[in-house]
Amino acid sequence: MDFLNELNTTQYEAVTHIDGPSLVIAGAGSGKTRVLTYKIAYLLENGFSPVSIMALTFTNKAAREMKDRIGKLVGFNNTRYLWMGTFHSIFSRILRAEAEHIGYTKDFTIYDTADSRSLIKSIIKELQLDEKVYKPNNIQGRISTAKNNLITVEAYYKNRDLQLSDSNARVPRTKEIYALYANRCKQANAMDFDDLLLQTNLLFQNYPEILEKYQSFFQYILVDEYQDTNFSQYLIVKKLAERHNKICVVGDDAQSIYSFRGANIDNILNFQKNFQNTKIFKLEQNYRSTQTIVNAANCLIDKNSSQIKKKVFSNKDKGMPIQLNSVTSDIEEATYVANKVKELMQKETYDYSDFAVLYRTNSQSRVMEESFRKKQIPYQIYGGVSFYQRKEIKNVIAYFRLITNLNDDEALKRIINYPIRGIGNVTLNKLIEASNLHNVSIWSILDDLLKYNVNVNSGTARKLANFRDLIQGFSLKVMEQEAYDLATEIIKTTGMLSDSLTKKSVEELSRIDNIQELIKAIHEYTENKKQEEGVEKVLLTDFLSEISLATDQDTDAEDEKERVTLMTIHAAKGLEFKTVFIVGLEEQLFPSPFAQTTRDLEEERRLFYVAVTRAEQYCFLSYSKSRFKNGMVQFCNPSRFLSDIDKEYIEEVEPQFSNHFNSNNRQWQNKSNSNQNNSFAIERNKFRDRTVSSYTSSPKKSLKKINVNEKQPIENSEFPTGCFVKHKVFGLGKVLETYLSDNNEMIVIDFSEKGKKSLLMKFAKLEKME
DNA sequence: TGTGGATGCCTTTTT
DNA sequence: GGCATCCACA
Repeated sequence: MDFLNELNTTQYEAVTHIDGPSLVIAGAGSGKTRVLTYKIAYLLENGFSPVSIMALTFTNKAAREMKDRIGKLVGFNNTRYLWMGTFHSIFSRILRAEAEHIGYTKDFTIYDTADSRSLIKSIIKELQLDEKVYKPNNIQGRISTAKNNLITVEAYYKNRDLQLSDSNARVPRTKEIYALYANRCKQANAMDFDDLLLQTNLLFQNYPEILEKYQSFFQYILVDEYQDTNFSQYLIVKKLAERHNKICVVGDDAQSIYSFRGANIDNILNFQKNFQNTKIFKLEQNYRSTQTIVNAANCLIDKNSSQIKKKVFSNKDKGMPIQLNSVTSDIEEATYVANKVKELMQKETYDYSDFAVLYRTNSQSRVMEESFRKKQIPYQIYGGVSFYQRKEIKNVIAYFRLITNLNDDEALKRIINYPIRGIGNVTLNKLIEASNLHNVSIWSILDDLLKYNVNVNSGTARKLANFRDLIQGFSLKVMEQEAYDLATEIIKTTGMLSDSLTKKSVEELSRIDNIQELIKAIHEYTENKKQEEGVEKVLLTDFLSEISLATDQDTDAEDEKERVTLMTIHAAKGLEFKTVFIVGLEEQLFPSPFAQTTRDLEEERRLFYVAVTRAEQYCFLSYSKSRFKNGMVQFCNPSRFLSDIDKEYIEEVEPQFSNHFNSNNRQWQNKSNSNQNNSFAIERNKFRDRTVSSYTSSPKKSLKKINVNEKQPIENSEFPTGCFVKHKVFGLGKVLETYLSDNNEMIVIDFSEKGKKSLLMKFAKLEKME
């Protein structure tokens, strides 16, 4: 076990303590993942069989990376059968195996946040409540919080505090919505994300013999990022570990920043109380940052009252002081960041990928983007809509879901009129009403309109029957046919691709690409599974259960190109960069105006702590005196957090800009941007709703790739470059380019009034001006 | 049944 | 400022 030599004393002790419960407090940059992976390797070498080890993470990516690292230590044959994955994926596996006990079938659907919101919305409508009072998002949050605290519908009805809180919030009928919601999910054979944990708890609660089975099965349990667990997760872990009492949790209370999703910092603060004979290990040596950065972060976090005290230290150089810049506007802030990047690129042997700009809210990325573009600095923005959240992808997947589980109402609602087949809202509402009335799924109604007395005209009845037959046809094949073949057939038969083809924009073209990427993903998944698990046939249901818990967090990071990273602080957790800019350190922004209570404010402070500790060598802070927010210029004060850091670590920098930006100036500035930089407008739109957008649009392996490179110029075009044309809507314009893309003739025109547009030639209806 | 203009709202988002 | 949502209309 040579690998143990690579650990420092505390790390070593934490790794080799495998008897009772242990809590590893891992300060930022202290080698947390190393401890976890080495510990699992150590367990394997000490006779624990892979199947008896359960290791829980929060992201698929974390699980995969860890598995990979362990494989490198002890061989990949050993890691294959580890129970390593996210809470949700591991327990959905168990729930599928035990589905019959809780009134589900093993093919249950997983509703994502959008599905469950849509269901809640229709229930609010059904109960004839005002959506402005019963805001779906808010109700969804209340239900989710209840579930995460293991409050079932019955418990909710009995809980006075909750009902009082609902009354105070003027939503007293939340419990009814919850009740209906739970019924409908069950009826649809569907679970939302919270259910995966809640149902696991109920399963263990109601079936002691099943709990015992898993208790004896899992001999060692490990949990990563323990500070982010919620009550439901804590209870599952607690129950499972009861028998062997061998559990190791790793986390950092100072980096607990997900309470808005139910994470409860008390889990880590009280671990010692909750698990008898816990041994605590504190990893306090930071291997990432300079002393200045570590010390500054320390005095920041010291201002929080709920925390586990620790003394994080660094043996690196003292390093540069943290620079604090005050600027007059957000535009100036963005300019300063871009200039600084340029400057450091010259001074140091840095790559663009050594820089990160971190902000509190996604909307702050805009000005940064513009300034980076102007200065020709390659950048990459993380955030936005992920691949599997995109409309066209969700629609295709809805077909898969529906044919696997005909009772999946949310999937049915999504595709009953996609592609358009003349079944509109009126008809759909009739179906929904009938399904509510008879307490059966929408599919059941659709399947027997007469029985349920649904009143539609004969034309509509015909359309509905066609849809039913289409779906039924697929559904008969779903357990027989290969995933790839069936998926291809579905896309072809339904005409989803050709639907997109008739529209014109570049965005539509990217939809086609995305669907093709999905098909490719199914293919790859199939091949992998066949190779690795030796199965003969891979079904759509297999693919479905794989991706319903997938986010494309996974596919992002592979792309560590030469670019500056722009992301929210939340997204930056776990990452590190040589130089970090933390921008927008202003009241009403950071801390967020939504943070009211002390508890909230402490979490915002931890968020700042996370941001600062991402930096290895340089950390730049900035705040602006004015900022464009919610459509207007607002004046701001420096963040209270700035005074939490001792002056000795901070160097305040005089403003470097002599010209003052006022709101008039800004308007001029914006206008000139939009004209001069119009060449980027199209590029930008294309990438707008992608998870990663970038200036250098080089191809990516990931699913999110949009085909921009296969352009062939057209010779002898009817509208040669440089000629002037007239468009019905956009007016007069000058042709910049004509090219072939996927056999579509495209034309790029600069319309002086409406900017630059890419159009499909066959729809553009252009008039040539002489 | 599909659309366009008015309206109202904004955080963070591992599953 | 910009996006989703909704109602009024074609």
